[in-house]
Amino acid sequence: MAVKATSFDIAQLAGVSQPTVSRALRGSPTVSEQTRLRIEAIAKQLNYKVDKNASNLRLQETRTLALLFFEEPSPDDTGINPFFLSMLGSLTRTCAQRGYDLLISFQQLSANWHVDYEDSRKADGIILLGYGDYELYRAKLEKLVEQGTHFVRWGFAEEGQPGTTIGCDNFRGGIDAARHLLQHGRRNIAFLGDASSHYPEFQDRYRGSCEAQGGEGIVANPKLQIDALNSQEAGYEAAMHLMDSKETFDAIFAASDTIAIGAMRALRDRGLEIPADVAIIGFDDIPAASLTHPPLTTIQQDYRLAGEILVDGVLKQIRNEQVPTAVLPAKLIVRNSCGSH
Amino acid sequence: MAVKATSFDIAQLAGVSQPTVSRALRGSPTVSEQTRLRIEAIAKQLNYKVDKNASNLRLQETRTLALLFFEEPSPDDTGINPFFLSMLGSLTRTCAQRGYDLLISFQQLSANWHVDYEDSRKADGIILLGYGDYELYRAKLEKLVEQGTHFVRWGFAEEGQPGTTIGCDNFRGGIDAARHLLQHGRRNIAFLGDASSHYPEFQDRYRGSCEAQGGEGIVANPKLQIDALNSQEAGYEAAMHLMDSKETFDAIFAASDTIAIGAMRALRDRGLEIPADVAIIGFDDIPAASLTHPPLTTIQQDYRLAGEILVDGVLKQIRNEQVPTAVLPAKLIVRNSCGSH
DNA sequence: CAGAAATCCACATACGTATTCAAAATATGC
DNA sequence: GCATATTTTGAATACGTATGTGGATTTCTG
Repeated sequence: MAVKATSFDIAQLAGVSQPTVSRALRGSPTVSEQTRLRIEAIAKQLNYKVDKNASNLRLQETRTLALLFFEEPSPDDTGINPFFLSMLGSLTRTCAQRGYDLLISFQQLSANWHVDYEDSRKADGIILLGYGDYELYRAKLEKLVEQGTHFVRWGFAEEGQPGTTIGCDNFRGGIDAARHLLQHGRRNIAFLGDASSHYPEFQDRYRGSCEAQGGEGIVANPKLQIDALNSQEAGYEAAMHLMDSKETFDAIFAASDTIAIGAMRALRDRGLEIPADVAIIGFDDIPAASLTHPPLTTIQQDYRLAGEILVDGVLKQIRNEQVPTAVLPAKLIVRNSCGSH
Repeated sequence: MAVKATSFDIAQLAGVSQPTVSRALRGSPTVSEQTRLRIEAIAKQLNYKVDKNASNLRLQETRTLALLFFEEPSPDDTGINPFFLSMLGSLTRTCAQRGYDLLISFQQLSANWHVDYEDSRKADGIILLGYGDYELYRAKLEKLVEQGTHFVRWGFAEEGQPGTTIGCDNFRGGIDAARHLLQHGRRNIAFLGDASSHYPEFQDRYRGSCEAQGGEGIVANPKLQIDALNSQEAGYEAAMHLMDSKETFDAIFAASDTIAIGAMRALRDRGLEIPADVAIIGFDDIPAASLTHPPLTTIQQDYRLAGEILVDGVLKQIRNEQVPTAVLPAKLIVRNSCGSH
């Protein structure tokens, strides 16, 4: 392997100085067309690439963003939240379009990620993605703000939060989900998902559901709310728990598609028909939602738009522009798990 | 935001020179315990992090790997191959364990990715992931080898290929798939997937299938092989094409789960029962495979092991160790799409 | 054709770290 | 108490790039 060529090597071959090479390759107008072409030719021939480390050091920027995934609880391999995985494509593409590289990392929420990355100049900014105990988040977000780190978080967005958070309209999504069930004549809607303040997204979806039911004069039965974290197993367990409780229910609003999928399995295991006996609606519209049997009606989050807004949000912060907390619309996707459309 | 602290700042506060700070923080034994502790305390207090750019420049390494995804044909957002997405978790975790960062990027196979990343010192090595036209690959792989780039590719592994390729045993997987269908009494096995040399993985799976059939004295009907790229739509089209052809078939071996899912939809649209009328088996064992109706029997690739081997393979290359072409075992996962067990 | 303006380029330097080498400080042995 | 061995630190420097500044050459202008 030939040793890596530097701008000095090119300079020597071109009979100019190193700074001229640097300027020529960056397209500075102070270099004559003629020498520029000569330098470019040599650079190409030597397969020269600007050394990013040297360049970054000089320019004091990395043109790299860091994407931090959180998966808790499930530090093992059991799988990544499919919704975030969908977002990944959009994030990488947007980064590429903006001329940024993307560093990716899986983190435990409890770890020390908040002091790394930007401080060590691995990245100019950070995107945080993941559900998780909000109490664990808050302190670290405050620390990030205090350090002046550029970051944007995907999740529950509320005023007065440390830093910028971008999320979807969980409350309205919850309303839409419950309304859809109500329109199909369901009156006893169970909610599978943690509705504590530790999981504000889920809580918001639940609140939306209650609100919609209130609009019809229905008071949501609190016993129909069963805690569940975001996994198929949790969904399965929660549905089993629900069926064991002997409470009356004719519909399930699952806080996520993943939970819904687990719950559907539980219903089937107990011989309940979907949607005849129990209608079910999810949240996220992960790819698997269209494959379930019956296909899962759900609330879609626009992961494509989300990815763009997250990336552009961080880039704005890097340029010291204000980035307001944003709420993206959620959209009902009707399939067959609540009855024919 | 306080300006970033450097090793000089620490040196000044500690009353020592900058090199001493550097040595202390790297744990050099030539620094006395006492001064090391003092320096560490100050570093912590200033929230000091080593500047990776400066450090990398000095050390001439990045401790970063680049992961390049290829999705062709589908440069749009339609979705990332779920199997590779599964591998992503394993790759990032392994990288983290080995103390490396992971840079991720989606690429068009046709683009100029092969001259970037390592040359520009963004990464010490590259992992290539993705199906695609092998002819397009080959030239670029040769270029990479010529440049001395450290890289490992996931895909079809054969002797004499440029660079190191790690893949699963597609041929044996094909045999196992076909044998399973044969054991269920199927005698007319269609294959959905491109069997040209441009898609060697698929070709290998097809060859395995033919081999297994040959073992039973069956000559595979070439008209039952329908080209399909790796998408649900392609699977749907291919299955439609197959049914239109009026050839007799009682089983489908889909070159990937994604194709299988598309094909199942086509079969259902034409009123065919799975597995009663047509048995179907896929390849990959993507998460969605267990959700189809009926659940899809398939050949599992061990993405977890694959991720580890890929990362360790590149790291070995970086240490100038030989990395042999490796073939990972494939494993039959029996669900219900080929009949009971 | 002289002087000014414009063009093009080289010199010097900074980014922050890690290492080589030599020097200073301390400990050891007789 | 002095010479020697040992430990600990500092001065100098290199990694490769990008840019401010000023000098040289060319071109323009009257």
